[in-house]
Amino acid sequence: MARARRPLDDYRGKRDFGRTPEPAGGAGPSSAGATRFVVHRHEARNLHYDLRLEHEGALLSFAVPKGFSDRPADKRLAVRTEDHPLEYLTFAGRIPEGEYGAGAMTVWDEGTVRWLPDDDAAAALREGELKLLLDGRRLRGEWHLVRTKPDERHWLLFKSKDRYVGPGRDAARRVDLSAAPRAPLPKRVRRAEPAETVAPFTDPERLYELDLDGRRVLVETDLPPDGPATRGATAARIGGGPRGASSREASAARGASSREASAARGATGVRFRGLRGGRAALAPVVDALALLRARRALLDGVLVVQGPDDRPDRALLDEVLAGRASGDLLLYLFDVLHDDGLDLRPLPLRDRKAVLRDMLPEDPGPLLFLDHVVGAGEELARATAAAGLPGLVAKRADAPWRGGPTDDWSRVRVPSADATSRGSVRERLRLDADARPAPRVSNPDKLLWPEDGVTKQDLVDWYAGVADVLLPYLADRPVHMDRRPDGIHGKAFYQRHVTESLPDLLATVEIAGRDDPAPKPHFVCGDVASLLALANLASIDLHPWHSRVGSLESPDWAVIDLDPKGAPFAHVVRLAKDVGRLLRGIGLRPLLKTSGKTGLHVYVPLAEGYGYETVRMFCEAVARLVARSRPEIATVERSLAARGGRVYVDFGQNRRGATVVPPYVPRPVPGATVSAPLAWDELETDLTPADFTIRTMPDRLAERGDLFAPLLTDRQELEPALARLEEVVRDG
DNA sequence: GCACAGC
DNA sequence: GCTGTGCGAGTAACA
DNA sequence: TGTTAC
Ligand SMILES: [Mn+2]
Ligand SMILES: [Mn+2]
Repeated sequence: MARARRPLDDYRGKRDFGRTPEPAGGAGPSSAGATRFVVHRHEARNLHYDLRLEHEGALLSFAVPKGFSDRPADKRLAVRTEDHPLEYLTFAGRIPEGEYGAGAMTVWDEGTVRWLPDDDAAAALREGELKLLLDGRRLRGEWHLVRTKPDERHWLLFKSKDRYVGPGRDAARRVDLSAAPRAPLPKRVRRAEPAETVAPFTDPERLYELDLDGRRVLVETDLPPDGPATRGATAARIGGGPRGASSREASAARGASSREASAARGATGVRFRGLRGGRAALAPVVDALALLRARRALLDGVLVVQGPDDRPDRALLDEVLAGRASGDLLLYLFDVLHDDGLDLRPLPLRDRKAVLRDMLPEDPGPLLFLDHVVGAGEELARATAAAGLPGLVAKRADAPWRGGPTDDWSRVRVPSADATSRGSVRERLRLDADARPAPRVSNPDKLLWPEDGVTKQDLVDWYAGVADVLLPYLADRPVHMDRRPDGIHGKAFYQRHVTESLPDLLATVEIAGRDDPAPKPHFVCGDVASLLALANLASIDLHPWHSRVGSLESPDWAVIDLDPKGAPFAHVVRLAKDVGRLLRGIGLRPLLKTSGKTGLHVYVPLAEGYGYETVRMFCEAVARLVARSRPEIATVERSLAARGGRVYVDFGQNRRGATVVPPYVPRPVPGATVSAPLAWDELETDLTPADFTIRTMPDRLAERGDLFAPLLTDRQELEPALARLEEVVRDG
């Protein structure tokens, strides 16, 4: 997009400023000081991130659909979009439906940018290669944008190799640092201490850490922007070796200001506040710290040496630091107070620890993240005692950092164990904090039942909860979907065939139609994962066949559907009683459930081998018999007009490829009602199908169990019933 | 939900 | 990018 | 053959 003569014409042309809260842009604030950038998180039809760079009085904008990756190997598409006015630097708000870019726009990152190498943006744009040095709350270090040949608007965005490279592929997972004030790294802080020592206790608001026996240290770093050229630079230098040539070149390539800063840094850029000496022993720790994913950091931790029994040994530590003994130092880190110009002390501890975890290099060497257990204090205390470790520190997860003795921390004494129990320090530090393999739900907050506040996530949760009881009724059956991507009031579409774009974890079976002999793939839902995948497709209910793969021509049950379509439910109840009485009268044991909407379904589980035609004829006889005996409230007429307010006794679904919803599926009607199996003695006129909903069914299921279970076990012969049915027909 | 064409 | 659009079933009874 | 209902 070549810049127009009036650069914001494009921007203004797309927007109606009477409707959108976005700034029209006028006399933009003149650029003073550092060049700014902003990244908006834009929940438009498709979530994406908009990178906007201040340039010649406007914001040069790129949309990045897949967000930012810390790995240089991940190239992300960035599409050049129209320039935005400078006022957009601080814009956040909701663009109304119908406007350009409708959806929530939030500031995801902001900070300053320098265009490398010479801060010459115009030249870089001409060449189609931008190198940006970002100093934001989330995006740091050098990023690279390269224009693609095939499409001038398309660029590739990727991380340049520097200390900020990391394993993260997903921008969305980064910790939100918007609450951290910008401030210089504090010169002096009092170290935080537990105010009291207490017995083990359990508190879900606490993070429990091991209280390690070592030397508490506060680590301050002032590192160069690039990582060191090689690992082990400090160890080599202390050993008398020269500085690597490549490292010198990298240093020379940096700007003058960087060289000046480097003069002010200590030799290594790492200071251990309040720790004298031990330089040689600390060299591997310093080398590891040189790889931190931050230049300026203030970290809290404890230096430890493992004794012969693997437990921290304070006496040995002192000897090692004094150079009188050899041993490998470990630095356990448990807090971060400052991160590249951001004062993290106001943030909750759990966020600070997340930042710290993210800050450690991929190859941390002797640096360890002191992990925690959430809530389970007494349990961890027992494990700690068993490992022969001295105790725990319980810290309030929500507390900001406070120096000196603080009530936010409590030291927890654990009873000392006998010396025979042992355990390695590393082994005992198991992380449990956030391991949850949850399948991704797209649009989890989409209201599927808007009146009931039931979301797509709720639907998926419902299916996860009933999977055990529902899956047997789906096993091996082709299943159709009635998809409602826009909720129960939105446009629906029915889907029988697997198309290219659907999740490939779904099992399929090729089935030919009656006239169309070309087999088409149908869904088969055999496990929780595929059940949840169907729910994620906004398939509110499911529509399995009555027959299974391998015997597709042979239904496993007969079904009669009582459909009121406006008729009183009391009539449905009376007819269901009739159907039940008739079926029992000819020796069958029928099952009953609500349809989940306004009707009732009566099932008879069948022995193997009956064809659809036989079953349909049987149901037709039953339906006609019942309808004839109550002509004022029942009909077998298919035509809506001919029904005249009577209940439709539908036997026509006993057909290959036809479906009736199984028990335990929710229906796309207000109330989020569920198809609910009933005991026959529940069939009274005060029965209210609307009582069985996504919210009430779990309790009912727990109390009554699966009332439909006989469907799969109580399989019945039709011949005797057919014989007796003929008698009934003859005798009236 | 997604792919496509068009801007 | 962003928007708009189209696409996603099959059968059988009956007029 | 198109329409209607599931
Ligand atoms: Mn956008
Ligand atoms: Mn029905």
